[in-house]
Amino acid sequence: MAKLSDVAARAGVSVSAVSRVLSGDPSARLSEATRERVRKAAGEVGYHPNFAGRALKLARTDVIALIVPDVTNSLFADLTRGVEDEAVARGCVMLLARSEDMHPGGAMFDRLVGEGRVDGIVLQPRDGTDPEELAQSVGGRGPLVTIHQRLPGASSVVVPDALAARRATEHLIALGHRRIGFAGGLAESPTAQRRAAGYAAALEEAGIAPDTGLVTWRGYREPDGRASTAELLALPQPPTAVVAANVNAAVGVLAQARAQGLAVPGELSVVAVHDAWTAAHTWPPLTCVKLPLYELGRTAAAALARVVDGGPVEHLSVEDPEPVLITRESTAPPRA
Amino acid sequence: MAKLSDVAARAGVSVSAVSRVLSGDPSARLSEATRERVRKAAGEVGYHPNFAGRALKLARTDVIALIVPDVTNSLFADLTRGVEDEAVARGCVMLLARSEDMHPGGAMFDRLVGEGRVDGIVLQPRDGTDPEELAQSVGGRGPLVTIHQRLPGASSVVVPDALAARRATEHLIALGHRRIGFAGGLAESPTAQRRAAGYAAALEEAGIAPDTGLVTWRGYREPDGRASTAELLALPQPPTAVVAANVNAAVGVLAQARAQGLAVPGELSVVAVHDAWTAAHTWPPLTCVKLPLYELGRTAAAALARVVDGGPVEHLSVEDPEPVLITRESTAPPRA
DNA sequence: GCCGTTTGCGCAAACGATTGATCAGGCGTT
DNA sequence: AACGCCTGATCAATCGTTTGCGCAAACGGC
Repeated sequence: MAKLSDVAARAGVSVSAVSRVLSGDPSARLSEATRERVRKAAGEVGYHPNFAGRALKLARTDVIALIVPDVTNSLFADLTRGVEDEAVARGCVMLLARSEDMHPGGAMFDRLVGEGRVDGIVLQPRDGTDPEELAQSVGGRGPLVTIHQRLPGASSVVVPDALAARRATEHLIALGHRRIGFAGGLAESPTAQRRAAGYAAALEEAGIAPDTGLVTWRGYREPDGRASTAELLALPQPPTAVVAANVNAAVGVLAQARAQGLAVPGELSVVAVHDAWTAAHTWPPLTCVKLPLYELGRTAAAALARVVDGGPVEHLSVEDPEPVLITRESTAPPRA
Repeated sequence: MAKLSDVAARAGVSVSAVSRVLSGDPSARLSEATRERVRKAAGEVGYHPNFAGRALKLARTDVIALIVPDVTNSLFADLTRGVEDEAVARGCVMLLARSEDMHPGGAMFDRLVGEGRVDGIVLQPRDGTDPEELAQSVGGRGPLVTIHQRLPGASSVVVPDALAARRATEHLIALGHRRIGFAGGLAESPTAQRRAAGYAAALEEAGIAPDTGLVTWRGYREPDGRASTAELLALPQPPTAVVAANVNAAVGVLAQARAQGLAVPGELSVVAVHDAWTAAHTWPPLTCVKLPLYELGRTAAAALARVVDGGPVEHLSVEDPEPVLITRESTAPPRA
């Protein structure tokens, strides 16, 4: 409510003096006595800079938007926290939005960056969206950083998906498994491709011949994990272990195994790439490879800040910390 | 990018004419020919009203904030969708924030309503926060609607918690259970109190004597459910069924039962108040009483809009649709 | 005592949209 | 021909901040 002029009147100085003091303008020549009076007056009237006035003048809002496929999916919890923490550290506010609402021709982008509500966007595209079409709708409409996936003309940040899947697979191999299935995301999904590559690399390194029948591409949701598992278990020689490309899919894997009367981990071991708090509450609790998603969020927000400030397009990979195996109870040596 | 003056220049009219045409001002006297020219020009240059300019002049942003304890908890999924849908329907944008960040003396409120970033706030207080302290920090700082809980001076919206708990308890009674435990939220939590009251009412109506030993007040999180269950199962006469005051707590109930080797629903039935997609993926899938949380969100957003427009403080309860029992696999008749 | 420099501060013009007040013609009436 | 009135459109002030520039007063050097 209180504005600059209120503070100015109370301190007996001009509006511009107040502005300079409060924004800490170093080039301002004002006596320490005046500065003190201004600060005191500002405190007394409870001054808060008006967002609209400031945004109008500066042509920037210090708001960034994070758009994820599903705000309320626990998979995005760490990412969200990372983006928000980085935003706050930079004096920004984070606006969270669902990419669900993004479809009709980029109306959401118009509304956010087109109207100048936000300085830029961190976007995790929904799995299976066509990059071409997305690039079309997003256009060069404003500063953009994508997550997990590149888009022409925008910065991007990824995590070491291949390495994570590799660690997961290695864990199973170390336990003695030789027939290992892969419950992957959609075949078009870049993350799913990378994770599949890591899975394949681990097998190859262990001298295990690849078997395309053991690799499925159903998707990242719970029913997709179920379908993958049904497919794998119907094989003449079903796997003794499964690498699930994501926690939600892994929950589906567990459900399907249970439905078919298979004991986990006794008759089927399950390990998931990704980690989320839900993984500790499944039955049995899921062994996971934790990806640095919090750091992904921070990195993405930082990258966006640089783009907003006119920096060049960058493509980053978060290598630190490395994906780490979190052993719970869903993996065990295969039955003799 | 394009502004009013660009459109005006292209259409050969004044800025004010453009503003009036585009905002559909009925009191404007402009020929249809001019209107058409303006609309055409606006389309050609891709005009979008600048958010800051508009907000500055109108002293409103058409942004509302939804503050929940944990953005990424699936419990809040329906609520979030409800608030957002209502906001969008009213031409607003929703800003999602964590109430986690709310603590230090209301800095978050200052940042949101104090700086005029949002027109108002829909707030679900974190469980266990002191209403007095919260009221203090929120003050009359701006339009506010609270969820599940009243705060002096603010509108509020609730759901029929008592009725939901009652339906859950009745379900167990109908199955033949007589010793029914209650795994509640914190004793200070208004929702927990209402749900406990509904539980008690159902017992009384069935002529079952209340037993305070069967009622626990640990909290709404997963470990709280575990603790409640451990407490209940340690009783000389443990219950054959449990009403969990919330899905997360119910997950803990399931975990503890499993840990103690109790079959669900064979030896212990579990029903939860609340519903979320996670409830369908537990083992066994949870029988729940679904509360109208989506409608709660819509109602809250609508109430906030009225407060923003200068309406009076209201206290609403969402009675439609009624809480409904969703039968899954965690409940069964007690063993003889 | 004069001049150049520094210090301390205020003036006023933006930023983009909205809106009450105003103005120029055209037309009908007296 | 003088007058008022309606139509169609513009003028100009306003919202609250920021910032380049200007203007005094004080100060130091000669």
